[in-house]
Amino acid sequence: MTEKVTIADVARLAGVSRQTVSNALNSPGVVREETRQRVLRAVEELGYRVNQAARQMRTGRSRLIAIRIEPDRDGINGSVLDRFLHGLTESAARSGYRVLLYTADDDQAEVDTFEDLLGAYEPDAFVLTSTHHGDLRTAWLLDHKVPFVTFGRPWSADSAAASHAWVDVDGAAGTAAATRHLLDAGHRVIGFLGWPSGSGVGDDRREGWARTLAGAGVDPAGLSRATSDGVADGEKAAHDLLRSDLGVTALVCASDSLALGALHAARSPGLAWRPGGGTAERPVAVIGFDDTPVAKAVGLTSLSQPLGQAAAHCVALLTTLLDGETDPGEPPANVLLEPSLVVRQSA
Amino acid sequence: MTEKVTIADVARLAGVSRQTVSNALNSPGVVREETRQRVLRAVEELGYRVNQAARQMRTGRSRLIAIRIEPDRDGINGSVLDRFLHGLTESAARSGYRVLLYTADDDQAEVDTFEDLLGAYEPDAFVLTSTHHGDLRTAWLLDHKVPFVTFGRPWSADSAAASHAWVDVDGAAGTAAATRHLLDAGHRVIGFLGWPSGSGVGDDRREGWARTLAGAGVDPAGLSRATSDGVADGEKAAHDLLRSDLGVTALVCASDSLALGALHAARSPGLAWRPGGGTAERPVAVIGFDDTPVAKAVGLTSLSQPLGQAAAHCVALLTTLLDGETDPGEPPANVLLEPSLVVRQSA
DNA sequence: CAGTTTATTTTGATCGATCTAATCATGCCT
DNA sequence: AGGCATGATTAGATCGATCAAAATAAACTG
Repeated sequence: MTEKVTIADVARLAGVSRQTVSNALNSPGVVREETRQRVLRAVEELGYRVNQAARQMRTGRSRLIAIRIEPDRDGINGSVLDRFLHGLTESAARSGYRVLLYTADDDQAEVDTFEDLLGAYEPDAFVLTSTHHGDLRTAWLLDHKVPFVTFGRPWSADSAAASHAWVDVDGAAGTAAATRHLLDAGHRVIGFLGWPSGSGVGDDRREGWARTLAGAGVDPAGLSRATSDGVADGEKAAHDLLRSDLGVTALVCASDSLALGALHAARSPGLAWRPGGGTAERPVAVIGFDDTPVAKAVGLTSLSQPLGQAAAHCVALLTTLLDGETDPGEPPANVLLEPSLVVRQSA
Repeated sequence: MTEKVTIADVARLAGVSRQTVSNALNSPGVVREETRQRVLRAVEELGYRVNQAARQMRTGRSRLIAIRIEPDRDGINGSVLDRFLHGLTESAARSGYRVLLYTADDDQAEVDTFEDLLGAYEPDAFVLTSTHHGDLRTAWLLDHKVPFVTFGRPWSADSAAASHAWVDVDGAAGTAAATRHLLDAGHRVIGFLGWPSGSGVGDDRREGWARTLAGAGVDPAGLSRATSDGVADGEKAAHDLLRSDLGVTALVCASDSLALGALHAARSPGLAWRPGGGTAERPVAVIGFDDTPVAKAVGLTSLSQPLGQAAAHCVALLTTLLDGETDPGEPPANVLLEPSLVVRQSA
């Protein structure tokens, strides 16, 4: 262990009182320039670093941001959170915060963990992911006036909707871009593979596709299939859609898992199509969502979320919440980012 | 925010002194049973939770474990750390610890971060991943007597080799199992795709394959290719190996990235083989390493690391280091776990 | 130049827990 | 009954920082 250096040691070396050292570091304006320099030199020489625990006791601020790390359920989409976490850790560090992890199996367990953590480590704020309808967590945090940001919009019609800060990626804009890309490539009958309606994220992604397709004069009705997330599910749904005689030549999918299933289906015999009734077979085009490692590995065109940016915005919102003078009347800020299409072989 | 409940509040309600409350919670043996009950009831009623910052000031223990979250370089293998992290967070919580994240671009930056963190948040221990030859980090931590465990063996010949606790997965045992699996399936000429020698992990994995193949009477010489990690690299190396007239019918790979490349190569025309000179073509068998989501998605047989277990062992080693009475003469403990083969379509 | 204002620095208390050492009971033995 | 070890509880100091307020120095005003 490094021998402890306290503010008193610095004060002694600089020939000033503890408080002056504290001021030199935290309220530079109040200390005479020459003294400040002397203190900083002493800090440098001794390698002094302010002890968080002691500071926290007095100020009530831990400079910790807590976030839940989820077990990557599906596996394929797991790395999304991972990349977000990395960005969050980096952005937080830049603002003088550190990231504390916790796990929880469901909303209720997470709320219990809130209580635990707030009692013990007193994180200054939480970042929530995977927001959903009727989220217990946001309600609890609002209720207890704990600062937080969600990565994901509040998907509820109720009053809580606009009552907290959030950052999200515009799924509809993403699928709209994907659909436009396919239209530009000459496709007309473009299908959609998604999840049963009710999930905010899924509905949003379907909406972007439907809107764009309709805008191009193609009726999206009947061209969409809903299933649970998974490669096998995607394959089945894709088969079903491609076998119908609707003439689907391309698929936009709500996730890379579904897209991967769709790719498998598209490769199975008899499901390719002949442009203009010609002889050359062209495989069905597929576009996924999230640009996971799997997409990169198999050459799947996919929509990439700007996770680093999203994380940076989360930290920015939090710091204004925490450090800034927040007018309690002011509506909470939010940020909506656009995903970008990464074009590969599949479309 | 929840209104703060301090030990003094509990003491007042229970009609005892602060110290007795502290004793009831931390040294139950020293308090009369009836008093202990009364205190616990008061704790329950008020929802008291010990404040870490205050405790840390007195005891010098933060109950924090720090670990670096890496930018998932390759993408495919990134999720390994993610799953490990989840396990670590869960195991740590069970032992009353929390996980603190940090990032660093290289060894030197990480050492700087050690200093930062130790001065500010005073984590009780570090968990290091991606250990390598001549690791600056372990040397520094040993030098400063900071408790730590590495996930990954110390890959050095020097004296530091046996001087710290570690947990690792036995790569050689994994590739040996994979090779045995292929031998059992009738393969004889089994190739290996790995990285240039010098990386401990890579050499270890190659060794398991070579040993097992030799044990079955097949000379491994010439059957191995080394390249950097990546799908394209793997494909090229696999092509090279399969085109040679050595009669390779199966490949063991050091990573899923390489294996995925090998799969692509194996599917290209003219590279299949005819068992017993028969007419039916059989694709070249491929086995990867790490059982990443990609492997699952494409049906790649792969070696799965018991990451949850590894994390649990890391925490166990740390707690004995931290809480237990460690005899300084005692050599540090270590754990070597076996990966398991997840059989899918590719082999 | 006395009287105030303003700038700079210092003293003492405090955050909430635990450590050390002292105090108060109790039981046991001779 | 006095002496003493053991058990249970408590008072006071302390960890390292910041806050609030007091003290001192420097600058300004009429």
